[in-house]
Amino acid sequence: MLQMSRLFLRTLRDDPADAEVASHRLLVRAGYVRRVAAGIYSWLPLGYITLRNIERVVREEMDRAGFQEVHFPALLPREPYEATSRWNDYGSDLFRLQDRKGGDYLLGPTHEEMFTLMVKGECSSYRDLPLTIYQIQTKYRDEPRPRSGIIRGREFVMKDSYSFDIDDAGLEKSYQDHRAAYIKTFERLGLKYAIVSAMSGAMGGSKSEEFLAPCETGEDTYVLCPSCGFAANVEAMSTKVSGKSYPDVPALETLDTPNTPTIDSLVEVLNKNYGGGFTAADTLKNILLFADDEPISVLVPGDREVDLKRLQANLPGVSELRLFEEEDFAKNPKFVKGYVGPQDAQSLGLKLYADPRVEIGSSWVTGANKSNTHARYVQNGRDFKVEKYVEAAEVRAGDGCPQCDTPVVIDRAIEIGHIFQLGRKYAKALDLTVLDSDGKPNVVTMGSYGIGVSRAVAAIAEQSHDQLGLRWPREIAPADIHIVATGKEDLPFDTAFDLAQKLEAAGARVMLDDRRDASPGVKFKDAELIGIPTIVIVGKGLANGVIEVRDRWAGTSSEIPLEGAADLLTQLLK
RNA sequence: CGGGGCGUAGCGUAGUGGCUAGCGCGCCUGCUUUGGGAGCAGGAGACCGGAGGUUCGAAUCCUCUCGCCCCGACCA
Repeated sequence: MLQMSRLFLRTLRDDPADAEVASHRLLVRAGYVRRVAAGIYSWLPLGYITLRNIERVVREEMDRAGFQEVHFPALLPREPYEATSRWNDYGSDLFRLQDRKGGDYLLGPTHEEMFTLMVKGECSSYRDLPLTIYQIQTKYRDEPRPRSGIIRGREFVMKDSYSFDIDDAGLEKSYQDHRAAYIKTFERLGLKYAIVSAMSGAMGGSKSEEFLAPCETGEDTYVLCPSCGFAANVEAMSTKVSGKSYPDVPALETLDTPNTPTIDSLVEVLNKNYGGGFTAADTLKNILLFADDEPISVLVPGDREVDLKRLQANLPGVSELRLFEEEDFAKNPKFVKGYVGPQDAQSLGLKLYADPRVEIGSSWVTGANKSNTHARYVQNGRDFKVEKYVEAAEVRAGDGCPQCDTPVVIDRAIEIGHIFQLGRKYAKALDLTVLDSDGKPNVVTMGSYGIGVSRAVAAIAEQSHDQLGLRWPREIAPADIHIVATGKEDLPFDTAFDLAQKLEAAGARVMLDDRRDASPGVKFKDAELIGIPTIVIVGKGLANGVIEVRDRWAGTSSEIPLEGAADLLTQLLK
């Protein structure tokens, strides 16, 4: 029984000044967490109970699926990460430290290497596979910008699993098993979620899906097709190419377009001097960037912005993408800022990429690589040659679904899980092989599966709070029932305590507000802020032999007889 | 790393060169109060993020520095 007269808890009346998003504000106000440093939080009793509840659900579903729990150190030596070159590739996100002898160590940001090495040490035959093992671990990443409280921290709790299979079919099955276990897990956690196609990103690998919890403060953007159910992270969204054809485009013509360095100014001058009817979509935007120091040009229709995240995700092997800045143009006068066109890409030494949309629409107005000059009737394939089509333009609500062309909707979400087929990258790097039935060594193929456990606390808080405070799904809440005793006599307190004991005997988890010095208003406010789903008030109703039961979710209130209340309330929990 | 904002008591804040740094919440003591963040009285609690400087005098001006929040870059 959690007795508030003794509970290590202080709730705050005001929002903390450094918290913006709801989960951060409320978790701090309700006394679940406290900030220690940027992106680093301590868990107080209520918060820690909640965190462990989520861990418990995750653990139960992993175990039920037949996966086995292990536990690695968070403090790890450099060597394994050297072998996969992640000691360097992970860059400054990696917390590195030295021991007294000067040896290099790191705080684990993720544990592929350790899992792979452990299996290597224990398994040598195909008969040992398939195998899936997991851990719930504190992970460390020195985020360039921790944000949104618990949502993106530098220290966080993550469940990570790895599957080991002999072949692709086995991997696919392990992957599907995990996917099914995740669905059960997130259902139990009471999270609304979407499963979307994703890019596998820095981890490497192929097939990849994300579990996203939709909410306004999410950092991920995804598209959803209301018709066929297609869902994808915007980075993984492919463009449905459609558009009219341009059979007879006149020869390229150069136009005087004074003072038109931007699309808007260009369209205005075109419509004034060269007949009406031009829109931004008729123009071709040339964005110059450095892809790992190599200058490239990316073409998108003039009415679209370039989405650097999408572009980067779709340029595998490019680790840094940087827009041209003033000084880059100054250093390279052959590139005329505001008037770049794709016609001379080759002679300018530019690698030419284009959004798929550029493939069809093909009578463009674009820069003529000369100040105050543009060209029209510029045709793809005739006047310029694209090296590679790559998803580059921003995705918009209403864009065609790649599967069925229905206009898609766009939403924001928090990534709470990610599953992907890693393949043999780590097994190869660390030489994880098992003997197959022919007695020949076979490189093992792996899958990798993560759930942000501490992040899930915040995601649930984001999705299920109201004006008054938090509002937990019962399985996650720090207690099933929050009993508030009011009044100044002993009777309500004794009665409430008695009820709490009966409920506990029946298996319920109870929080009892038995504070004598707090006024009823304070207790009600605290109960609402803390967010336990059922609030029971033992007070003035006692005169009539009743207590009040409030449903934090429905916002409803009803009176029930004290007599038999424990049984009735226990029924509620079923 | 670029842009913006902010560091004053546990929390939220006022204070743009002048006296003892003010207020609300919270905390302590006493009395009253107990169904919506109670009232009265008394009290404790701040090296004004740090260092250096300007000045007769600095929370306040200048320089540097550390930290925090937001947007972007980046990232699960």
